Amino acid sequence: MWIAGNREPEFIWKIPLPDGFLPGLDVFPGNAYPVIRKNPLHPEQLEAVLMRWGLVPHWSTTLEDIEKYGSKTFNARAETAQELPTFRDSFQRRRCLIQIAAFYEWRKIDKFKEKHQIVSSSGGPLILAGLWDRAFIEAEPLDSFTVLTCPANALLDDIHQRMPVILGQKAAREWLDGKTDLHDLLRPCPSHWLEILPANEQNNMGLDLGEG
DNA sequence: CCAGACGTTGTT
DNA sequence: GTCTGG
DNA sequence: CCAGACGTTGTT
DNA sequence: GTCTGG
Repeated sequence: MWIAGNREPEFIWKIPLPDGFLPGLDVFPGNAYPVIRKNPLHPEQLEAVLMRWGLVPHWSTTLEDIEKYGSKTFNARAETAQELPTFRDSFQRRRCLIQIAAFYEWRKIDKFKEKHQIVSSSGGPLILAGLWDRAFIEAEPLDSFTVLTCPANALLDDIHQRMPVILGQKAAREWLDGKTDLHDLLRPCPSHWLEILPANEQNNMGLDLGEG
């Protein structure tokens, strides 16, 4: 999976886009991308902060650690994230949201990759459930995030066995607040929320995302 | 005790 | 940081 | 898309 | 250059 970056003028709940974020670009693991979280010092405030995609666990201390851990943690399985050492603290205390324009999945047919772009059938953005963490790499703080995945819904199952956890606005707020049963939120979204478009070399690089 | 792992997706 | 395996 | 590997022996 | 992994 990779991501077509948000292209709305602001995030849900009128959260402003962070400085330095260029809307509409495709995003790959290792890239910086804004995530929506509670401000760690002022939890009543929501903010959008650029973070590295690929969660670098809090015990990491070196650049080598970033490679070692952060290159393998761009997704976290919703079924296991609460228990795994790499994600469990974040599941408990550092949940976040990732607002995107679309995501891409592909299926291999022989040696061809058939690429698909998945968008919201409403025409708006998609909100993904994520986790973030902070490591101190040579004493410098590094915030990074991962996208939770769940089994594919009926629409996407043809293409791919897994999909990101996609939340409605109410569920998105509940994910941040953590006052409800979080596992109830981490389900495949209804198929009718989504629409599958073909993607190819011409339109899989953000060029069809409303620039013209 | 110490050293090493700590993850996901897709498997033409 | 915490757990597992040797 | 971009970054990194691209290998073997020997066994911390 | 080409393949893999994120």
